[in-house]
Amino acid sequence: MSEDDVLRMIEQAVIDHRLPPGTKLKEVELAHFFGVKRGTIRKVLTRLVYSRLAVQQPNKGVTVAKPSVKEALDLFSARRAIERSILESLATKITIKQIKQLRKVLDEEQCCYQSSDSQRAIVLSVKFHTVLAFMAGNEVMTEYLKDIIRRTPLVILTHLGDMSQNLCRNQEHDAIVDALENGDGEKASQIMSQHLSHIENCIQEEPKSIKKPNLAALLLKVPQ
Amino acid sequence: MSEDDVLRMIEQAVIDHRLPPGTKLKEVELAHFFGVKRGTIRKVLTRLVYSRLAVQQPNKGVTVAKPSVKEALDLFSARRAIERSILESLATKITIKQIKQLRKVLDEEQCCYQSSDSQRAIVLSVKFHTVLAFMAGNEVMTEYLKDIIRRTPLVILTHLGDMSQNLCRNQEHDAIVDALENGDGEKASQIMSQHLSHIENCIQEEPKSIKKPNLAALLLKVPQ
DNA sequence: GGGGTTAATATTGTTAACAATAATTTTATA
DNA sequence: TATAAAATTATTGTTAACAATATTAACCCC
Repeated sequence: MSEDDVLRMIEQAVIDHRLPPGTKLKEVELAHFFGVKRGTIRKVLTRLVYSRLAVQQPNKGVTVAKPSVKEALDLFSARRAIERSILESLATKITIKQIKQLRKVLDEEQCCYQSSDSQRAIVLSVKFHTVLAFMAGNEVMTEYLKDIIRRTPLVILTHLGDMSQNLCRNQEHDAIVDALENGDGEKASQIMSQHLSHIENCIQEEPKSIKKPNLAALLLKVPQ
Repeated sequence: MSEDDVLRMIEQAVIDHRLPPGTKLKEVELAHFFGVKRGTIRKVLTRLVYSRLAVQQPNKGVTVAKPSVKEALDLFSARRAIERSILESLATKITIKQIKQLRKVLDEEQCCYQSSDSQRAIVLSVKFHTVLAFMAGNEVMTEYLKDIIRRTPLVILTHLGDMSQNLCRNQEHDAIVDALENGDGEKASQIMSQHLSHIENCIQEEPKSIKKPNLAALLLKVPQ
């Protein structure tokens, strides 16, 4: 199992809250679990810390991050700024072919909702946003957006009860594509903004209670 | 000499083009130079790669990044999006005290220009932008802006001849503060946008010629 | 001398042992 | 029994030796 594989697995476990905020990530334990050397785990942990999914305290190891409410709000605000810019840029140059591509993603997403495959619906919902960024063509902003999206589930789950509220509303995605088709970047970004607000407004002050950390939970691929 | 010290020194050397793009950063050489273990250098290099100031090729080591023209343009575009959001947010809540703080920074900057201390003028110019971000209070965006600012000198110097063109124009900084004082975030961000354009428009297609890399150049603290 | 092969060197990557620190348990004593 | 000191264990941090790979130099043959 490669370093990247291990990173992805731990990352996903953090994102899914199978490894709740505050959980200590012990090097030898993880190394045994994944069947890799401790050095590999160390590199992975460094990367996790860099992406703010984990926090490091000198001589005390790294733990899963416990993002504050403020961080959650800052993240949404930054995301709004970036997606606005992406949409305004994209509206001036989007092609018919690209519009069709976007609609295809949305159709798939819609199918997942109807067949109650919410796991995959989330993936496709994220895909919609990243495809928009990719089409806009700004790699710096795309990286920032990916970074934000990576951090969002953790902040959401820390201050929200239920992941289901986190689902993007399909009809808003549709409306964004419509606005883009009309070359109206302003309107698209306005819809995006309220789209994000729907999630943001649900953020509550007090963090959820933390379950007992359990490394073996990593084995469970499905959140619950 | 600590890991952070080493990072800062190499970072500054990269930013100043004393270590030109493409320069190979050899681990043992650097370790000897700074009088630290190779492990320390390795960590530093990892961090440099994270921040995109350097590039890593498996089994071939890390070299100073050679940013493309596109990356330069993307960086400016992202910066515009972030600073716009910062200014719009700040305009609604900036206090008189903060206005005064900003004016103080600008006065100092002005002094440096008049006494031809361009080294320090650049520092203060950067400070103006980061103070704005800090005042706006969004830590995520502040981090992104710092990241962009860190990368900008490298992309600029790679595609521009002279650092002197990179200096922010003081009167534009003044105008931004004026707009903020009037609560006009829209205008402030508009000035900021053209402010950034002055630099951006100077970016040229062909990269500058690369001088022969010279590690001892690290010793020189003054760029030239 | 040029092209290509092999050997020598230099450089990066990995590992396991050791050191340093923190967390836990045990023990001693009031 | 409660508290604090001491000893034990667990965990992170560092290092130097080794392995793997890439780069350079030497060599040979045509």
